[in-house]
Amino acid sequence: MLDKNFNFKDIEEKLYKSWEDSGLFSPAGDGNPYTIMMPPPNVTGILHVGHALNHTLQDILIRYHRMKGRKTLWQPGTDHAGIATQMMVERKLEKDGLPKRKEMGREAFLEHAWQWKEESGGAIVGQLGRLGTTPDWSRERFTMDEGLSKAVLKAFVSLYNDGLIYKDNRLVNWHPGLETAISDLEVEQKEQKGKMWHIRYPIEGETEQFITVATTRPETMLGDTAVAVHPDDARYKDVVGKSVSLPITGRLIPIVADDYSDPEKGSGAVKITPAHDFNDFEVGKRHDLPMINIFTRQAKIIEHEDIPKKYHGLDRFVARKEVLKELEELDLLVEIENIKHAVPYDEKTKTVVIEPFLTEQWFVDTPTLAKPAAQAVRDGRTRFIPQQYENMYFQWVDNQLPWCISRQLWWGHQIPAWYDKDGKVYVAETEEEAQAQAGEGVTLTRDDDVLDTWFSSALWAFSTLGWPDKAPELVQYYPGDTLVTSFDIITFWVSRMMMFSLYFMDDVPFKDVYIHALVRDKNGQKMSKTKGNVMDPLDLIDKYGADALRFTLCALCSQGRDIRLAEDRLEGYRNFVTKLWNASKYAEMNKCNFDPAFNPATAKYVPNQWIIGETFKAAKSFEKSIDEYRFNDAANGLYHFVWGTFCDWYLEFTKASLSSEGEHADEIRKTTAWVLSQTYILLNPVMPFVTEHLYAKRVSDEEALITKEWPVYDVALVKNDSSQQIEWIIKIISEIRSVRADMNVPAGAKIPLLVKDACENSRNAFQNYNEILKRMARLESIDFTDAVPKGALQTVVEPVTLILPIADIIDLDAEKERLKKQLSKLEDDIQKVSQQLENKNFVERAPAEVIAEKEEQRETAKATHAKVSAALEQLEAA
RNA sequence: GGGUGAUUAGCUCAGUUGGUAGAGCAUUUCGUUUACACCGAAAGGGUCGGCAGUUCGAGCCUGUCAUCACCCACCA
Repeated sequence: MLDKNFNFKDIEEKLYKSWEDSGLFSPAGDGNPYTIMMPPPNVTGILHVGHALNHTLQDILIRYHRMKGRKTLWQPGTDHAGIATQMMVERKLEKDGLPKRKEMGREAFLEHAWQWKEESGGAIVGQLGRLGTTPDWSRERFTMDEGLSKAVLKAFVSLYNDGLIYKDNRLVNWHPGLETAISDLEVEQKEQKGKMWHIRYPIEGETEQFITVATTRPETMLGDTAVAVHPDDARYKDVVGKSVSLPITGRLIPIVADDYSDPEKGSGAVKITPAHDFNDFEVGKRHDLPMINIFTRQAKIIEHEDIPKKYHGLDRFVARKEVLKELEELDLLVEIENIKHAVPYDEKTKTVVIEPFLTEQWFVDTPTLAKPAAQAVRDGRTRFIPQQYENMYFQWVDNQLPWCISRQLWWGHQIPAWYDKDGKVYVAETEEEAQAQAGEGVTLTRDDDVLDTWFSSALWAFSTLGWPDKAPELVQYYPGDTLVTSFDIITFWVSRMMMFSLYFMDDVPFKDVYIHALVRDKNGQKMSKTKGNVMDPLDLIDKYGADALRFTLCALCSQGRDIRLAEDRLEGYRNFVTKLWNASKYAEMNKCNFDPAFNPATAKYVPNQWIIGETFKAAKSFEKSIDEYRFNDAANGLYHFVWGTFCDWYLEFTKASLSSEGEHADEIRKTTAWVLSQTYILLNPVMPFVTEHLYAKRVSDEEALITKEWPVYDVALVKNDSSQQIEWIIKIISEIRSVRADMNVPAGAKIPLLVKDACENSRNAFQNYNEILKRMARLESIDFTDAVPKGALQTVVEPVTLILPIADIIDLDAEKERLKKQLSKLEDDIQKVSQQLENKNFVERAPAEVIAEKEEQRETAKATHAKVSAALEQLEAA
């Protein structure tokens, strides 16, 4: 016996373990491979709703294709998350009262980091299992494991040898807190209030002549090496070539003419600090200006001979105040303007202001690599779903700047480059090879830096399959089929995987990129810890079950729109799980047991034929929806089939036959069990736990649904005559119910029904479904008639008129009103359609079937109108 | 500044070649007919953001405006 409710808490864990122990998640069979590369969550990560959505969708695709006979590989793993992990380990050291990172040194720190990774890293992997997902955990990888590290070395060396990785001294985005370079993408501009200070610089050799510049970062003036004006700016024609005396430092710097300066902005003159501003850097290069770096790695003022001693060692923001104070004393600060402007912050903590900083770093020549990556999408070899995200992709890959890949961190892949004492670089996969390049006896020192985490992530699509070895998995599973991810990672990851995959594998990494929504809270706010609106998927699973969470996410996942997740949605879909459970319980109580010998094509009873046909339609529509990545349609279609069609209509239709053991009882039992068995299969990709459990209890426990074959139906299961018949009966029942409720007929009252104008078909239908109609419409009797008794309630369902002779219990005036309302609605309809049909243009240009349809509409409406007005007349005469 | 998306019932959202607007939740009324009150039956509720255009016909196509969200770039 099934329990009162589905106890998901007891069942989920047990089931999951049994699946995993049976090795069902690994690729099996000899079908056409289907591959999904799991976006590797950070080892530092904890499960959030975004992961839940991402993994639910991947699991639905994987389970569906696995059942369809594909040899599925869902390749899982985690990412070492350079910055995040290093920060986390540093925090832990502090908490444990251990020496700081720099005090203990690189080797000791890395030991701690690995220990942390082994002990508490990857907790997220265990959490993911709670969702019931089926990646091949036996193939789980880590971006810093041995194989992937080998791939990274190989990739770096090849790119270097091909001239696509190089070292360069240029401005990078510098994180003064972590003391490392970061990439452009890791910088987030934040709009905030600030000040624009206008400063005048005295022109050398002139008395009381100044040139005014403006800046939001006055401390950088200590590193100014020029003032630029526009070459065509008449105001400054005479001063170009002269110098200004840079206040505070007393250095002489030239006034240069450069297009960069915009005469419309400010005074038209702009200070040039090549070492601390990206635009100024370019100006500096054009005019061969010196580049004076004024900051240490912590963004404190450096000890420099041109900078007065009192500034040495000051933090950048303290220095700003001091510089302003001094300028004011010198009477050079002429204006302070309040403005709003964008300030660069690090995208992780959003608290540290990023500083453009002149250093030597490693770069990948992404402008070159991006070209084939863009072309592959233009050629349709990889497509984005929804397609609009291709624009975002193009915008990024078509405007590539070199990618700074070196990080001054310790946790990560150390760059395989060695230097001799003269600084000459040797790049090789091993120290031995580097030594061989350098020659015997040369002392080599390895580059301290590590690679950007995304460098190894960019190799994920093939490094996890054994590259650079010629692994059989590479041949079999590359390229992957679908990448499921969210839009915010297109630039970080998707585009870089495209670039590296095309370069190393000469083929795209995946055919489809499905971009899903962001999950927001019920008010449309991004979930964040500081806002306190985070929904923990584990809590939701505890409360509603994994199936309910999965179904909810799937049902809300329409293309190109964010998801607002509210708990009442989860409640609703938890109820759906219960509904399916109760329907199964009903089947069990009524001995509707699954019969493997039952062939649905042989069903004789029309309601059975109908529900079997509906099952076919539901399955087809689910398949189509999943194939088109329309997850919401897939979920909602099955929801309506199970609840709205099967439970609300079919089970109610057949109840009477079952309890009276009518002539169709046996076939009904088999059909009921068959339809349920099919819903378990169809719903399994979305709701694996409850369906697996019910399948085992009610159908067969010999085979897990995970590896059950997806049903293939014969289209002959759809019998249009049966569908029409049942749909008409449903209409009759609905109409009677509606009229009864409208006229306040007590719900419990059983009333007689008279049917007028019944043709042979409808007469037969009323006879065949007599019991069903009586039960579902609460009727006492059904008879045919030509005469309408006085004061009866009438309603039309073409071609018949339904008569409820209950004058004594209804309000006749209310009934008259109801009929009048109906008539005026019909008149509106007739008029609207007639107008169209009388329009010459319409008749001439509209397709024939549209016209025929309109004509039929009009005829039907007219016929109904005649009958309803006859009913009204009778009522008024009475 | 460049770009993308959104605007449909009280709320959250569907609406796939243009053919008289749908769901879930919420609301109201009725209902314990032994699967299910995490239920059943029924009802109310929308000039599909504004304006203009194309078309026999527009929620859907075109233009424009408004509001909101996001992406990229820049800011002396």
